[in-house]
Amino acid sequence: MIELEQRKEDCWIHGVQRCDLKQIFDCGQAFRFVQDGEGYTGVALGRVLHVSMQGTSLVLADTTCEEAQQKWLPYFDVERDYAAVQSHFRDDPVMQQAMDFGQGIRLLCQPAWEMVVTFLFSQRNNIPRIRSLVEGLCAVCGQKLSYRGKDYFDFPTPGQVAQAGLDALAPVRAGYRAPYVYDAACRVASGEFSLEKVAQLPTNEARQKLMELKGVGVKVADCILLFGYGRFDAFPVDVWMERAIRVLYGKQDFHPEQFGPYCGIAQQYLFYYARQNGLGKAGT
DNA sequence: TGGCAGGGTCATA
DNA sequence: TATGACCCTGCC
Repeated sequence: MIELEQRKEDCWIHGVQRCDLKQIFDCGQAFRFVQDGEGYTGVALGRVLHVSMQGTSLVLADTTCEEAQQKWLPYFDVERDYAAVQSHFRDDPVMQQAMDFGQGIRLLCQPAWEMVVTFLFSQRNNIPRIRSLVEGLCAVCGQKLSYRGKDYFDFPTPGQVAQAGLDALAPVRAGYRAPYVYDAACRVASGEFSLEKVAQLPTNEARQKLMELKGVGVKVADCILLFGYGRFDAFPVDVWMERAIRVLYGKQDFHPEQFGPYCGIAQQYLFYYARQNGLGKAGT
């Protein structure tokens, strides 16, 4: 049972099972949180947030319970019973192992626009560079935020990116991805492309719609659907997943549908397990 | 110092 | 359906 308690400036969310912040922020779904003392600090939903776990309590620093209720319960997917989700995959021995390894993974509910940009940046890049591109973009056109004496930058709106102009993105060093991001920003800002309407579509149609954006292919679209729209039936397959599937299942008889409506969450367990254990790299 | 791969996608054939 | 090119960085 989830309970919220205000302790001085902080909101304590009690009774959060299967919640490991390291796993959550290292499993490749979010790129703006960094370890900071006992917890993590990052920019999300328009503010700087310090978050930590105390036992089974999720502690949000400098946050009212009202704000937590409104914004952060959905963001951390707090009210979903992950034990119940995991029980869907129990009969698969490979998944069993991957789930044991990444018990504390939860899928964050992040803004669709932020996911569009983040996963456009992700193509042919490693995680440190994805982080640096996201931070670079925020520094160029995001609003400055201050917290505990340090400066941070909010994730820019489509309008802010569009207004900044393509040339202004040069310092981000995003290479051929910069025009993709700029084009998406212009189309969303002008209303020509509606990210809200995508939310109304069934997953297959939503995927096709997202792929109308330049630079968005199947993999990036699936990441946007999974992380930005909470479509747990989206199953992004990148080179790591290909390797993991090859090593763990043998390529032939693998179908994401076998995991049912939560296959996207299954994908996160497999992905994290494969990455952390270097599965599929030469010699493994 | 040069070569290559890194959470893909697009344009060609 | 299959290749190469694309921007940029960090590693060997």
